[in-house]
Amino acid sequence: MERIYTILAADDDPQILSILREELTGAGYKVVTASDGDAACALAAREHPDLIIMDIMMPGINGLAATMKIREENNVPILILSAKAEGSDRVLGLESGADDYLVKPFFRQELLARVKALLRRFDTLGSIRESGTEDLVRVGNVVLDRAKKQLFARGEYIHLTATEYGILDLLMSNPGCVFSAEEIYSRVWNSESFAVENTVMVHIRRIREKTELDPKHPEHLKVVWGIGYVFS
Amino acid sequence: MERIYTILAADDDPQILSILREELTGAGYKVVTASDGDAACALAAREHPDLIIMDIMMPGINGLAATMKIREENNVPILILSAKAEGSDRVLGLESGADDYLVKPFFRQELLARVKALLRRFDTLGSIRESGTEDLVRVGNVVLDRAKKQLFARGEYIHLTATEYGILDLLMSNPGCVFSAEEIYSRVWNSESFAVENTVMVHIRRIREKTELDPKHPEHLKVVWGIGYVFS
DNA sequence: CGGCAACGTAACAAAATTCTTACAAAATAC
DNA sequence: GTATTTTGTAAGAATTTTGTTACGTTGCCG
Repeated sequence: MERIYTILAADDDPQILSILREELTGAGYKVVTASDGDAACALAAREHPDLIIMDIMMPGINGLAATMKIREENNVPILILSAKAEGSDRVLGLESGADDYLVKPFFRQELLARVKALLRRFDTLGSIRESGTEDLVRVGNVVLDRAKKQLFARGEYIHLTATEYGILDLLMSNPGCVFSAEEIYSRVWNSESFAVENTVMVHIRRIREKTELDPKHPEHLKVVWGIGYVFS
Repeated sequence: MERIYTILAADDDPQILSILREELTGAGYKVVTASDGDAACALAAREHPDLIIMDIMMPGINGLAATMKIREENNVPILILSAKAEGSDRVLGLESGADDYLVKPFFRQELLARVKALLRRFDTLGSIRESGTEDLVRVGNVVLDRAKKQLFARGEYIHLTATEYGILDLLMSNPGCVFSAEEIYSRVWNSESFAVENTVMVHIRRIREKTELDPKHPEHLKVVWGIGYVFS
């Protein structure tokens, strides 16, 4: 028989907390709960849970700060809950170091599936984080979701096309590394080609337009004169 | 010897209530009854029944609201009773979080079979709610009945063909996951094939026509450009 | 300060992908 | 065996994405 995992759920809304408790205990996990960030930190230190589910909007030390604090001293996987603001796809908190996220209101099956996936990954890996394995690639306040092929910058969802995603995946997977236009082309398009630098350039521009606050003076996706592009 | 299960039956019709009591006690269960939603909630909190059978059309707090309220604080399985309106196959309440349903008038055998199945699955010992095992797959206001291969959207019964059911089962069992047309084809048809994207597409469209309020701007069954389709 | 080369921008055309519709083939029911 | 339902195919429309061209801007070097 497998061992029983302990999950720490932190949310200031007792209703959400009870839903979480119900679903997770129903699925066979042991659940401990906290209703604010401080309590979550204290419980995390004491109970050594196998997984933490945390709302990012909580009174006192909010979930974002709590996530970062826990992360400093513990390698436990953290799943973030965030409310979907009216109309906009605003998702905060991915930059705090979470391993996965769920937008409220969420569905039972999705919650359980993510919990299961996180536990499996961190269990088999012996809680060692391997780069390249993770779903979320984080560089600064830009987060790439490999599973859904989605991007978040400054907490907001940003739509990417397939090519744009490919380029960003390459650059963000190797932050600080410079790639020439030719190299980007050959690795994203999987084919050699002549005189296509401009094609890559246009895509770089489009990515900057979407991810950078001021595309003219990019903060992350920079050019290295005569060499190529870096993401940092 | 197995322990004796307690079942809470709630219905405003005393005749139905007496039938339920008779059948269930006859089958060896302990039965407590309530004749409205409030009483059902109170009894559920006090008696901690192993199963709740609830009519969704009741005076006062109706069964739908009662179901949701009970669900918030208790993981007990809930079986919903609903009257089949004249002519239409309107079945409300599946979206409230029920685990199974029965349309009145029902047969004794069907009632007992469902009660037995639910109790077995939810028995605190081995039965843990595992996704993939359940009869009802619920994503938003869309509910798929795996046992009967039927679909309900916004409380209404919707007829699905076999292929449509197969595709929806795949997508709804993995909400939030993107499946390419090829993958959908290979997993639903169980065979590889070339140039059949269009076939999948046509089925997707037909499903959307049936499940979505506005098929042109789908709410659940969305496309991810260049990648595939998701249900969320 | 020019000149030159590398990079950035905008608009537009081309291509790829998805959607829609209609109809024929196949399966199923009567 | 016929009628009905379901499934698959094809063609074109609509949409999104991608590539190209032309021109503007920036930084480097004398």
